[in-house]
Amino acid sequence: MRETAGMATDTGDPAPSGRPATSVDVARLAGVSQATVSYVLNDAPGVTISEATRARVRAAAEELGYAPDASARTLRTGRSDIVLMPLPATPMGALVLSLLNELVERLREHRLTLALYGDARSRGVAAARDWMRWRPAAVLVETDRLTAASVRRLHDGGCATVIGFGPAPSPLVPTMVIDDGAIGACAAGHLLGRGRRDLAAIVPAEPGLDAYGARRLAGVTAAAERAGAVARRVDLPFDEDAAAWLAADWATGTGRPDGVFAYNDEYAMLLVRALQDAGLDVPRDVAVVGADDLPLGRFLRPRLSTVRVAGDVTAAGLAGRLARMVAERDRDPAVTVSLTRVEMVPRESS
Amino acid sequence: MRETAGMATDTGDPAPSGRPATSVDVARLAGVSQATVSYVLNDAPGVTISEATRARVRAAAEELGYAPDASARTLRTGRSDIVLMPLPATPMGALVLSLLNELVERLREHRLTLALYGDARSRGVAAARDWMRWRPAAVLVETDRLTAASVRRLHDGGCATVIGFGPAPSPLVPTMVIDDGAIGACAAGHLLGRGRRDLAAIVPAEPGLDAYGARRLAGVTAAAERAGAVARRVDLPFDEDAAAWLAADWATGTGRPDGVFAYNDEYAMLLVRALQDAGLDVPRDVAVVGADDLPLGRFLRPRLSTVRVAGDVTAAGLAGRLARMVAERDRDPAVTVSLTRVEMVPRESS
DNA sequence: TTGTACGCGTTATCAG
DNA sequence: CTGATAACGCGTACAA
Repeated sequence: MRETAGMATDTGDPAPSGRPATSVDVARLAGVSQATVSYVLNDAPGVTISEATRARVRAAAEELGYAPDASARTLRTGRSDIVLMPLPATPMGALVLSLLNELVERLREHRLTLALYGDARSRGVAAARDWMRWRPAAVLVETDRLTAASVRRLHDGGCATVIGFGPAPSPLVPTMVIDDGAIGACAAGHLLGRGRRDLAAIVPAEPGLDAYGARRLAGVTAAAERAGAVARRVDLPFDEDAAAWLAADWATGTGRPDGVFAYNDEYAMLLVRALQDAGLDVPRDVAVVGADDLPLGRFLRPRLSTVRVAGDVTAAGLAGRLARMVAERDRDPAVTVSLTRVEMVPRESS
Repeated sequence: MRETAGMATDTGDPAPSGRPATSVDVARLAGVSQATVSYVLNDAPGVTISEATRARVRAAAEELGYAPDASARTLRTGRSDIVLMPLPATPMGALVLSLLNELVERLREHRLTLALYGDARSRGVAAARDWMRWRPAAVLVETDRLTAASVRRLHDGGCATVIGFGPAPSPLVPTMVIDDGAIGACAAGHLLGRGRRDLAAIVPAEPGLDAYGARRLAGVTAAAERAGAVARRVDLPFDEDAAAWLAADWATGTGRPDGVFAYNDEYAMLLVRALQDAGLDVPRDVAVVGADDLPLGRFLRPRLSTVRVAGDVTAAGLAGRLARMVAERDRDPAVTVSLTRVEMVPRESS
């Protein structure tokens, strides 16, 4: 039945006008000037217009299916309602991507449009001037792609808000901090609490991911040291052979850690499988903790312990915050939003 | 070390000018008229300009860090370089999301920008006029949100290309077909080939997903009928208790199918775990096939058989196709791009 | 209370 | 080959 919808009559306006209606068209139909149309539809402050006229204008706009041209408005006001998000250098992970779906919808409620910009490598002033071409209301970008000069340029150009995200607060702009160290520390704390003293942290051997892995490792190391335990770094590509090789090595028993933080749930699953194939018991011989709380981790044997991240950073909250910063022209670099509220989800694997 | 980058000197232009440079600024600096600037930078056909002048203009543009204002250009030309993608009603799945990362980057190579639009529910003419506010070069949207009137409106408004995606080709616009039936048929063919005669297909009980599930089921049913076998529908929410209940029922033995297509890998993992907990052996008692070829499926016991989908639809190919359609103003509704080249990946679970 | 006029930065036309 | 000049659609002082 939905199949025929394309052919069904449409409840929209009956005027199959050539090109989109302009405010002049509306004015003509309502019998007023174009300025009046603008005043009415924007609820302009400082002007008083009779209720009768307002009604006529609104009716005309409705009848013509008038929608103001975004570029004309932007050109005039010097500011669009676009939130520009230059793509991160490392492909967005499951966390960000899952947020994206709802974030876009919530931004819409604040009349903001998310534009994804595909220049994953450009940085600094050259990047900034490219971003400014759409006069975005806000730019949402990794902090390490910003320089003092580029931020100045964005602000001068009229971009109200620049928000960075990255592993640490930026001195330049408000930052959303993604604290990988805290994730590692959380996992390590759990393992140490269960009596494990000889820890290892997997660092993905994939380029791009290794930086995140290193920061998570640092969190593990710090926590271990505080507890008088040790932690070592283990580089591992996402590859069954490599995992098997590692597991075989550990199975010989001499240098085997008793607790592993596996970077994330996917690496954890790879590792657990390899360890079991090598004859080791999880968690008895080696306890394993992942991160990200993928739904799938619950179905493994043993069920996967994991670090859940970003529990309370809802898309709605993020969008609201962004909208408020845009409205208030907030650009205080001291503002920090922590994206990472970490929480241990203990299950059977540790 | 990257931490201090924000403070480092920037290799960009040395002019911290107030607001972004305009083509008039460039003209002044180069000692030519503004029109000449436009000609040079756009490589205008039909005009001949001395190489010396061209060089002066380019140098001036570079020096000022000039980047043409997107809204002014759009206002003037009536067409932006935006590819507008109104968010699908069902949150984008892993397949689409993973494509997004690279698609954006590839679109960029064709000077196209992807804008995500958060109006997951709006349809028809009202939606179309909203989309037209940015005068997009292309609109990429589910076919069932288009009507004949809305497509006309988009075309009239100057939007070169409207591309739909959905389960079946649209009579209105070029369509990217996502053929869920083929996925189900592929899985069923595999199961039947291994001698299973009593099939079941899981249909997710989640709203939104159930429609996809129903189409995959249809593929299973059709394949089963062709082979003289039977297939039944099993509705299942993504929930361990529900899965346990189902598994317990099947463990009693009377009404148990011998082959199951589990909708996708996630449902398959949920199901396999539940079946095993109920004392059934996979694949001996029940063979299970998933879909999507998640990397994680390889690590299960038994390793998960799955239907791999969209093998050859690369982001690069998609972006290129889109760019070409935009350039050629291609709007032939007969064009169909099949997003689903399905392929069985047999492993241990079937 | 409403209408007139100007300019935002671009592209494109047309005389010089 | 180049320099004025006119739109594009909208917002907003200012005049009526």
